[in-house]
Amino acid sequence: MQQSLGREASNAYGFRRVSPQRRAIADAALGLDGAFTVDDLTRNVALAGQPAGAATVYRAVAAMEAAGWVERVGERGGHALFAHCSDGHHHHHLVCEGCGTVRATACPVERITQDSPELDGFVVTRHEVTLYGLCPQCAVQRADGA
Amino acid sequence: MQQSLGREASNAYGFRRVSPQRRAIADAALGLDGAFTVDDLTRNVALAGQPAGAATVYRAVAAMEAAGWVERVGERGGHALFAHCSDGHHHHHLVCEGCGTVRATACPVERITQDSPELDGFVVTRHEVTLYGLCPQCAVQRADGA
DNA sequence: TTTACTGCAAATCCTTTGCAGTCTG
DNA sequence: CAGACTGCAAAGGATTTGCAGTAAA
Repeated sequence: MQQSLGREASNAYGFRRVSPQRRAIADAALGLDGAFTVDDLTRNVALAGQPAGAATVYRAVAAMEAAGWVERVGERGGHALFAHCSDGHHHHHLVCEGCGTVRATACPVERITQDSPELDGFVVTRHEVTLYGLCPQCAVQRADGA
Repeated sequence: MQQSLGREASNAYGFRRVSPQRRAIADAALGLDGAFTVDDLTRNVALAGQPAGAATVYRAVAAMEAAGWVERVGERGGHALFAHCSDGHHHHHLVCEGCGTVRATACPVERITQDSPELDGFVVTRHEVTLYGLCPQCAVQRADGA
């Protein structure tokens, strides 16, 4: 596992200095195995007994995003949605619209951004992909008419 | 063709009543074969001689989106990006980072959201994809060292 | 005539930024 | 100590909404 961070004394999470707030924020981000908004994080750290101001959370998230620990994966009701990136390799996210859980998945685009005849000369250098749907549990519940 | 709209007298574009502004807005949306922001639309209709207020454009876009004539395809510099849906078929956009041109392309995700073992039970119901890169012209220019 | 659409301005809302103080390294 | 981080409050910027007037059907 490339990401045992979180308990190390310093420079973890991509921060230069680790304050209690940032530790709580990072832990919340790593803990919430789904996608989260800045608001979720703010609420979470408050519940964890280490409240942090909105600006602080935004700044911490920006730092983690810059460091590659989290990634913006879309939005939910006007709020930016982030997700914790399990490791450095290129991947995308499966966002369950039932329970909000987010799972990583291999990049489905790489396979076709190289040779697609439709691209017709267009050189793809970057892409954004987010898949929404239902995780197995939610899919079953829905099928059951829950 | 499912979308000969635009010249019909009324109820076209998904509007209940067609004002000059809305006609201009819809024409601009259909005309810009790439993606556009509300701002692009506003500027465009003004140039076309039929200026419309921001609120009007937002409302018109919302109406067109509700009617399925346009679709939100992402964002560009903090502005929501929309694209005219040429017809009912599913597609995505190629955004050239050289000249800003946007082209539609067949959905590259469909091929793998059906049978991917990585999905492992996750049912993909919706996805957002935007490919960024260089269109043929820009790619050539860059190769030339332009 | 009915009521959808317009436009301005005010209001929202998420996110960013300025600043002075605090705390990590 | 140096300078990163915090928090408050104000700023910023896109989008929405209220309302009275205009015009499409």
